[in-house]
Amino acid sequence: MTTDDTRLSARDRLLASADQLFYREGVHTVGIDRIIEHAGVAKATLYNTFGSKDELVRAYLRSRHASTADRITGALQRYRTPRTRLLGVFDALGEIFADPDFHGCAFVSATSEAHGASVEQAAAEYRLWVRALLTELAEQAGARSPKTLAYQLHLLYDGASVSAGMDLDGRAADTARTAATVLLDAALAGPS
Amino acid sequence: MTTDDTRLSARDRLLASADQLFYREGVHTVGIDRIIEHAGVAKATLYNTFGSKDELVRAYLRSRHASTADRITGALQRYRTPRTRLLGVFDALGEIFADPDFHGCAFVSATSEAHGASVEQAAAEYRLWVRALLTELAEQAGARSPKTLAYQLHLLYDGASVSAGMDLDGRAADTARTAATVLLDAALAGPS
DNA sequence: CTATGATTAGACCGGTCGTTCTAGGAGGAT
DNA sequence: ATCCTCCTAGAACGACCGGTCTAATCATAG
Repeated sequence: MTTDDTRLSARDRLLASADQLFYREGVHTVGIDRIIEHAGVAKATLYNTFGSKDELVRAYLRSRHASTADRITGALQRYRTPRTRLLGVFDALGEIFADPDFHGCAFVSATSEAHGASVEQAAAEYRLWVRALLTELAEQAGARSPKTLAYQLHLLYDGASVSAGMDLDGRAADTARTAATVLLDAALAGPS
Repeated sequence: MTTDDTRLSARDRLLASADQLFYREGVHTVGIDRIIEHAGVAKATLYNTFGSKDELVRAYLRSRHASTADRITGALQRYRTPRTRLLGVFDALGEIFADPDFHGCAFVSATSEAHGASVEQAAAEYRLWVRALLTELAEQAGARSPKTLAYQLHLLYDGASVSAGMDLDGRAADTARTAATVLLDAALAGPS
């Protein structure tokens, strides 16, 4: 089960192990020794590469941000209209939630566990990316107030992530998509 | 700053200290020593009273559940109509978020930090309570599908909690309430 | 061949963790 | 006054933490 793939550099193996273990068990619970054992790498190499555990956590969160963004933007390319692209965000969420290893947003978890500036900054950057994506899609879909709709959809986005991680109910993304449709339609209609 | 109030029993002082420290800094970060120092109580007393840290965490989460439920149901009594009561949940959330010490849902945080059956059970009970409350209010408000609306509002409830804890934006509860109004109205109208 | 720099395994450090244990003090009931 | 119960302070335990250090190994460039 270790990440012994020698084709990958030590840095990549460490990052892959950190990604798996930190997300699965938490950045606070998983110690340095677990990671180097899983990566098949010496402890000195970790410290030569990343300098500290905190920096490894930063790198882990940056990697999560990048892979999540890729996954979502990649999924959105299947859709041709602004409306389906906006709602497609929640279809992409559904695919992410379907992963049996999914158990909540990595940034929410990391913020709960580790109270440090680096984690908070990485989480803020991720959340700004989500908000910017939703705002852009809301604009293209013709929402009267794109920022307001984006904020509302961001609530559904986070809520679905929490529910998918904590409840024994696989319908979180579907329910969020249904609600998002209602909110979008309301944001398109003229002011009451 | 310690909870030396001798009018309270040792158990209550421990619980009050656990409530403050666990929520403020996390159940994993705060150690036994910090709690007994804050409560002004001997270590043996803690173990005679609760048996283990895990049991203290359970008691802390049960206490959180009870106080949050009291706070919300108490606030709801101000409202006279089913509609305002349902939307009043988000007004109550706004009051909770306004507490400068608020930084996210205690059950989400605890689940992220400690992976144990006791924490998961306490979180599940809390989430079932929220869902039941929203379902009941949705029924009374006349929603066509109370369970569906309750699920949607639960997403907003969790999303608002995440946003209020992580974003530098005090409008989470207001935005959730606005979205909830749209979803409620859509759930009242006849099928399109 | 040799020298350099990266990587290895693993001992080691000081500190913290949850938990147990010892030893004794305070106060009420008999 | 004696007992019993609850409480106190704090030492001690074994385990684990992040981080440093030593020393040996290996690949490659000169």
